[in-house]
Amino acid sequence: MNTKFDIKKVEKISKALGDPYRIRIMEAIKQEQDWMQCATIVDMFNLAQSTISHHVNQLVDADLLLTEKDGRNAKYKINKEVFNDYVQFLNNFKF
Amino acid sequence: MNTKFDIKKVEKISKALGDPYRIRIMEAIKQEQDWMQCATIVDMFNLAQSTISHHVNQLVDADLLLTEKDGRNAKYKINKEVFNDYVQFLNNFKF
DNA sequence: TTTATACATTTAAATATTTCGATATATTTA
DNA sequence: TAAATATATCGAAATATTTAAATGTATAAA
Repeated sequence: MNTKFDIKKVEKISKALGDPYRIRIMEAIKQEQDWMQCATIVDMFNLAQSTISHHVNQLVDADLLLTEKDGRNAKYKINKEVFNDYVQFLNNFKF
Repeated sequence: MNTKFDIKKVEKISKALGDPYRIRIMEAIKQEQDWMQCATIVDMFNLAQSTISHHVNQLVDADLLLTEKDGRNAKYKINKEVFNDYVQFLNNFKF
């Protein structure tokens, strides 16, 4: 893939994964076969809607989540390609 | 490889990798065949020795680095097992 | 075409992280 | 034993992140 995968990108992705709520959001979306609705995520946690919005935005900004608008609803799914690139970067440390 | 790999562990590792200096420290140590001396890392960056110590400690705390004392010197190397576990966790997002 | 719904954005407070200088500790060397 | 060296820890300032209330915006329903 053509993601420019430099230190900044690694930093951004790592930071995005460096919060327990955001990890749990990712895991919840992972369970879904396809897209997960924003409202479902909001219902899932005892956090203000604005806080969830903020967390989800960080995941989208780091390209860990893909998003689409569906009328007035927003939906999210895992961006598998970016995970692939990130894992590839980390694999270098294993050898 | 019996690391208890829960959300807290993922959070800690991700946070540790969420800083450009720490990523560069990891990459520098990766280059070494074996251990890297603490002093080498300190010389490598334009940061106070105490700041480097702090960063390296976060990497050690997250188990990303293994450390040993060698007289009055400290040395570090990559903990490949933990990378393996972390990558394994992340791989779940790819499928 | 008003009203309700779903999300995003702004603002501000609380909390956490980064950074460095000063100091402490532990080890080696003179 | 004293001085020098290597690293760690402490305390404080600067900066960044987290969180939520309030508000804004776009869409759907009545």
